[in-house]
Amino acid sequence: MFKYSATITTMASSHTAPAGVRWLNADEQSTWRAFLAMNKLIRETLERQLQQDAGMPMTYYIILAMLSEAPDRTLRMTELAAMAGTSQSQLSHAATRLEESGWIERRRCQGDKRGYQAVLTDAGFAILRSVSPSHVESVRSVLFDALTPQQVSQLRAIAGAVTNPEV
Amino acid sequence: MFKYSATITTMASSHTAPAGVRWLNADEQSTWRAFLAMNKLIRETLERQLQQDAGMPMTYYIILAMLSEAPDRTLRMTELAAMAGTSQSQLSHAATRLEESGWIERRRCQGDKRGYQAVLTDAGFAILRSVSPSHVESVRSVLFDALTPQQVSQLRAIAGAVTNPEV
DNA sequence: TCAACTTACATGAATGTTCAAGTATTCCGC
DNA sequence: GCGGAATACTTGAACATTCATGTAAGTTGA
Repeated sequence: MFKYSATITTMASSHTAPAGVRWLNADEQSTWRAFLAMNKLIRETLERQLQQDAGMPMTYYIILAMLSEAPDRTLRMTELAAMAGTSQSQLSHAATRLEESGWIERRRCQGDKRGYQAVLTDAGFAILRSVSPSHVESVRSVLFDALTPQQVSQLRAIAGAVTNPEV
Repeated sequence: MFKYSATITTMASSHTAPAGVRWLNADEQSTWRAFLAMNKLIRETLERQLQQDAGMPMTYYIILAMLSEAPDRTLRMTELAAMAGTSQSQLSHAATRLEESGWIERRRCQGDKRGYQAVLTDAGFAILRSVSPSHVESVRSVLFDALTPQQVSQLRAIAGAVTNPEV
């Protein structure tokens, strides 16, 4: 079982702990530990499944998926990076790999010769199509199957609050 | 804003979608997207903070933290790996680095000459002590500050359900 | 219209993680 | 007490990510 030490977020022994820090209380502490364990489990599950079934990391899968939805399965690199939530550099490296695998192509932009358009190839779409069922199944079994409908909406609210804090 | 394509988990266009797959419905879909975005935000925030303040990734920080709690700040590699939630291989590589940095030492086990004990050095404890306040502050600001007390306990329950499914 | 700035990407080095072997020990059954 | 399996770790190659930097093309203002 994954355990995330008190030292990190509570620094329990008072004589060794820096003062004036808002350490986590017991509830927050156990929540934090559980949260980390959950993330670790989910990430590893999906990452492994995709690696097995498609030989690519989740990041690359998301990149392909984004392209698959775009008009003409085409996006400019910068837009693609924004949608997939990657840095430009990361996307650039990924695109090199994905191009080697024959799943995307890069074409120079017409109007703007600095830019490139990434296009999902048929092979790229095919791999996506073949892998997505097991991917969804993994997402289901590792996350949704464990939750009640209530918890699903709670989780959505929580995630929304974190990514879009009120203050 | 991070968007996680419908293609991956719903394969919306029915004429291109493999049949017989339990795709995610709209609620699950948006929950999943929000969940990924939340994780990404939290992980990147903490990873960056630790890298800045201590020059180490979160994994290494957790390893040190585990050691800091152990009796004599000492653990066998296998135990340490289990506690930190890393593979043996990962821990071995990490230990090499951490030893280079002077934050841990490795000693042969007495009874069992196959094994090694990892010991947190004073320097290791010092770095932990100096970094933990800002780490906790990051955890607070990126997660707990955004949540109500109710949501905190909901999150704990959700994480518990995922890591310890009933079925 | 030309120099300075910015934008769009690419590239390379450094680092972390995973996977597959490899090397000592120790354990176990006969 | 000996041969085979299991255990405890290490190591190296392959690959992904990040950070800093480089290059080419657009944009802007005097």
